[in-house]
Amino acid sequence: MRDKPMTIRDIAKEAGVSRATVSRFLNGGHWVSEESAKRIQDVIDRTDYVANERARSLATGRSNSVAFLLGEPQELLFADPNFSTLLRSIADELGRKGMSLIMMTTDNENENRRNLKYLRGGHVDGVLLVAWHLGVRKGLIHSLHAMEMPVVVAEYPSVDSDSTSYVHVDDYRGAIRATRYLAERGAGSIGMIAGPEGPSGTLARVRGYRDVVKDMTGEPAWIEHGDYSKDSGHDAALRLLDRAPDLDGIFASSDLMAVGAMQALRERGKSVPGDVQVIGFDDQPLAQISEPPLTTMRQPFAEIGKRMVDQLLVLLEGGLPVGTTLPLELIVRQTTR
Amino acid sequence: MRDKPMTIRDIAKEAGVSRATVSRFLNGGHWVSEESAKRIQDVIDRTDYVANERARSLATGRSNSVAFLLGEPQELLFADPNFSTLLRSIADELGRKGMSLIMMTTDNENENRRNLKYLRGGHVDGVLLVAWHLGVRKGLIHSLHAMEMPVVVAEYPSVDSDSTSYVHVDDYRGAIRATRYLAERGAGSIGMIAGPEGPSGTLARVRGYRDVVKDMTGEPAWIEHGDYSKDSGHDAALRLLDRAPDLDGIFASSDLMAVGAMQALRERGKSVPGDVQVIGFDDQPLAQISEPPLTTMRQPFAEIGKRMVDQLLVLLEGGLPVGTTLPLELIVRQTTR
DNA sequence: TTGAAAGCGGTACCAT
DNA sequence: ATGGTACCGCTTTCAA
Repeated sequence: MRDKPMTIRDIAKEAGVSRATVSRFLNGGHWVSEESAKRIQDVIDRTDYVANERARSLATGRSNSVAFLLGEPQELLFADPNFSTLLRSIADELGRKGMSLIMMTTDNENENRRNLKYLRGGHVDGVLLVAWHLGVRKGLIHSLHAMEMPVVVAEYPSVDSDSTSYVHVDDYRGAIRATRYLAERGAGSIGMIAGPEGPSGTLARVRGYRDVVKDMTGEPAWIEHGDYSKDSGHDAALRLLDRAPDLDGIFASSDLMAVGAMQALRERGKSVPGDVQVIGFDDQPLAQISEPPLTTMRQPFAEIGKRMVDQLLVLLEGGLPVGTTLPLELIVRQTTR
Repeated sequence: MRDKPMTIRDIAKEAGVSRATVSRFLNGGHWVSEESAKRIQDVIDRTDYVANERARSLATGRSNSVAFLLGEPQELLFADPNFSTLLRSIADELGRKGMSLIMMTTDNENENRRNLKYLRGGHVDGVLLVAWHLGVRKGLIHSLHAMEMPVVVAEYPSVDSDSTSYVHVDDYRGAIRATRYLAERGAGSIGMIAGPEGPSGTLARVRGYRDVVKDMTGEPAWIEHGDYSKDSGHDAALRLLDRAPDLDGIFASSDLMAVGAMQALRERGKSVPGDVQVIGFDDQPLAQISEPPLTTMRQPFAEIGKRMVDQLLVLLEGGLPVGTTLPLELIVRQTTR
C-alpha cells in the first residue's frame, strides 16, 4: 500500500500513454487500442489504482450518489423494522448500481434548512424522499422541485403528483382484502382500528374497510383511531368492544395495534381467533413472534426500496417521472380461522 | 431559484472582490476587511450561494464525510431495532457536526472488495465500522489500517486493539449485574441462555454470570447457547429445564431469547416471575411489549453512536485512538420480583 | 488585507 | 487511436 494515492498521471506515465487515454480506458475503453488497454490494465492491477471520485464528479458534474432524505423528526421511524427494511433495500440496490447513499435525517427546522442547503451544494444527483407527514412531504417536494432536484417519493406525493416520481402501496385494496378475508372466514361484525386521522393512507384503508363491510356483512362499520402504538391499539379495541360487544373481527392498521388489541381482547375474556379474529397490517417481525402469530397484510418494503432506486435512475437518465402502486400481500397466520 | 448554480466566481464578481477573498471569507473570514465581508455576505444572502463541496474537497483533500461500514451480510441486523438506534444516533451526531454519512453494506465478498476500493477512492475521511463477527472484523480492521484509514469500531477490535479506536459495552459487568439482581430477588438456581459461542461478548457475559453464580448461590452454573432468535431461546430454556427442573431464574443474552424462554416456561406450566424470574439483554422495544414486560439490561446504543462519531473526529484531527467502555443499565420491569 | 495563479485529479474537446 | 489542453469550482501559497 502506498501513502500518496496514485493519480491518473502516475498510471499514464507508467503505462507510457497520455492521461486522456487512461481516462478513456477507465470510462468504457472505447478508442483505445488493445495494446494500450493491456498496458494500462497491467499498471492498474499492479498499483491497485482507484480513480478519485470527487475529481471525477467535479469534471463531469455528476456525483454518483443519492441522498436518502428523512424529512421529519421520527424517533419511532428508526425503531420501526419496516423502515429499516426500506433503508436496507435502498442501500443494497444503490450499491449494486455502483452509487453511494448519503443519509440525511431531519430533527428540526434548522436541520431541514441545512439539509436543503447541502442538497443544493451539488453533493448528490437525486433524492429519495421519505416523509410520511403530509405537510412536510408537500413542502419538501416543493423545495426539491424548485432546485430542480430529481426525486422519488415513498408514498403518494399529494402535490405535483403527475410530475413527481413515487412508489407507494395500494392501501385501498389492501384494506379490502383484509376485511373481506375476515368476512370470508366467518366474521359478521367487523371493527377497524385505523391509524391517525389525516394521512391519505389512513383514508384509503378506511374506505376499503367501509366498502367491504357495507357489501358483505350488512353490519354497521365500527371505526376507532389509534396512533400505531400498541397501547393505542389496546385502547381502541376496548372502545370498539364497548360500542359493539358482539364484535367477532378486528382489522388493525398496524401489527403493533393488532397486538395491543389482542391484549385487550384477552382482558375481556375473548379468545383469538375463537371469539374474535384479528388481522394486522405491515407484517413486521413482531407478527411472527406474537401469541398467536398474527395474520396480516404484508407491506413490500424491500420492493418499494428497489423501485425507488430504479425510478430515480430513470430520472437521472432524463426519463419521465412515473408512479408505481404496489399490492399488499395477505399473510395468513393464526389469528384468523 | 437559478438554473446553473452560482460559483465562487459569480460571488466574487458581484461583490467586487477576488475569489480568493471570498474563499477566505467562507473559511472563517480571517484576513478580510469588514468592508469586503459585508459585501460578500450580502451577495451570498441574496443569491443563496452554496459552495460546491466536491470542488472544495478536491482542493483540500478532505471530504467531510464518513462511511458507516457494515462489514457482513446481516439481514437480521437491519431488523434489529438496536442496530437502527445506533445508525440513527450516528446520523444525527454527524449531521450536527456538519458531516455527511455514507452507508455501505456488504452482502458478499464481491461487495466487500468494492467497498474497500471505494474507500480507497478518497470519498471519505474515516470509517465507522460495524462487524460483529470476529473474523470479519479483524480482516476489515486490517485492511483499513493498511490504507491508513481512520476508523472507529463498534465492539472490541480484538486485533491491534491498542492502535484502534473502539466503543463497546461492558458485557462482563452487565452480566454480573443481571445475574446478581436475579439472586438478590430470591433466585437460588439460575440458568443462562447465552449467545452463540465464539464472540468475545458471549464469553464476557458467560464469565460474569459464572462468577456471580459461584459467589452468591453456591449452585452450579447452567448454560445453554442460542443464536439470539426467539426460537433458540425457547429451545434453550427447555434444555435448561430438563437439566435443572428447579430453576427459578433465567438470564438470557437477548430480549428475543428471553421472550422465547418465557414461552417455553409457560408451556411447562411455570409462571413468570412467580416460579421463574427472567431477565433479558438489550432493552429493545419488544421488551416493553412482551407479556409481562421484560426486565432487562439496556444497551446504550445511542450513546455508543455518539461516542463513535466523537472519537472518529478526534482521529481526523490527528488525535490518538482510544477505547471507550460503556456501562449497561438495569431496567426493572415485571419479569423479576 | 488582497489578488494572481498554481494546483487538486479527473474529463472531454479538438487536432493529429 | 492518441495526446494536448482547457476546464470543473475551490483552496492556498506568495507577492504586492
